[in-house]
Amino acid sequence: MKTQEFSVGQVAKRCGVSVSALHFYESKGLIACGRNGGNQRRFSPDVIRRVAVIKAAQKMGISLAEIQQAFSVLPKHRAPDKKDWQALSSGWHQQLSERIEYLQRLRDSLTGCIGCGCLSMSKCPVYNPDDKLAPQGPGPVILDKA
Amino acid sequence: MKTQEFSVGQVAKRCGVSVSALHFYESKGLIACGRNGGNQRRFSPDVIRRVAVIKAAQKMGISLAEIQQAFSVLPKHRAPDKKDWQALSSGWHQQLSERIEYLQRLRDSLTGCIGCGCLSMSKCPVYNPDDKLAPQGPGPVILDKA
DNA sequence: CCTTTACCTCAACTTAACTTGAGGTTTTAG
DNA sequence: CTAAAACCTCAAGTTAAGTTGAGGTAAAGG
Repeated sequence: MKTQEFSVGQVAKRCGVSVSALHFYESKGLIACGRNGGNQRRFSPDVIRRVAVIKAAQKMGISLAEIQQAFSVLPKHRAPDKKDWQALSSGWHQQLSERIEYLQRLRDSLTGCIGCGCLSMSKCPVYNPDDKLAPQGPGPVILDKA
Repeated sequence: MKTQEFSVGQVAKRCGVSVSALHFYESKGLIACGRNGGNQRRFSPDVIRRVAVIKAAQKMGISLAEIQQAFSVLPKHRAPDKKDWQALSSGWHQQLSERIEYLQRLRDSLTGCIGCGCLSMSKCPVYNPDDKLAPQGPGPVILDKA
């Protein structure tokens, strides 16, 4: 194997994801790779970072579809550099801040609202958070569940 | 229809959920109701609050299974009162606070980490948040770059 | 050389939280 | 009284993000 090429198993191990997940990401166009003579996947090192970013984004509650969207602005024919990744992450930073603020509002109204009588009233932020940051009901707030 | 009984359609409208969702919640044991002479569901008013709590909890990222768990401590044969709901919500308040803190840590490391070279390092909180609040399975055994 | 891993593809299964549809009944409004 | 609207049950479909398994090939090690 050439010096800087990884098999799917190696990438899986280094990234802490399963081989099948990598297959899946590839099928979704989130990662790419070449093949060796025996038709086995060979990944360049920057796939490691890509997978890391995928995982980080997922922890923020970002879906694979959105991640794919975001990745689409990365350079297609050279390895992304710091600037590329930073541009990407700054958008998510914003999103994440909004989500945090939304959850804070929710939390701050929680005890009062569930405990009080206002829950069925249209003014209550717990009951009725028609939140611009959370159009159609807040995006799925994905808790990292065991 | 008796003074304080609601049809499924009325509950749906008041709570902003679909009729099918209410059927679904009933099937999961999250809400209960009686039937009228024609076998149609009749809900007592406190189901409104229950549904409101379900929706609020979902916005916090709590699953229906967990909500059901939490509901199981509510009094079975009287309408829950403020104390009951408050006890319930205080546990969630705690959970939500932890979730918020986790996301804050994630956010605060985000720009630096995705943009910098540390992403594949085992110290990076974005890449490797072995966070008890984010129990993503057993530690991914991340090897630092060879 | 031979055997054990690792890898390949493709299809089907999984869970959560619902939605949609079919086929039939009950209520309500005019 | 009748027609529309609301309701009923039960089965099957939907989406996300993978996992699992079958049947077969490639690579690695002793």
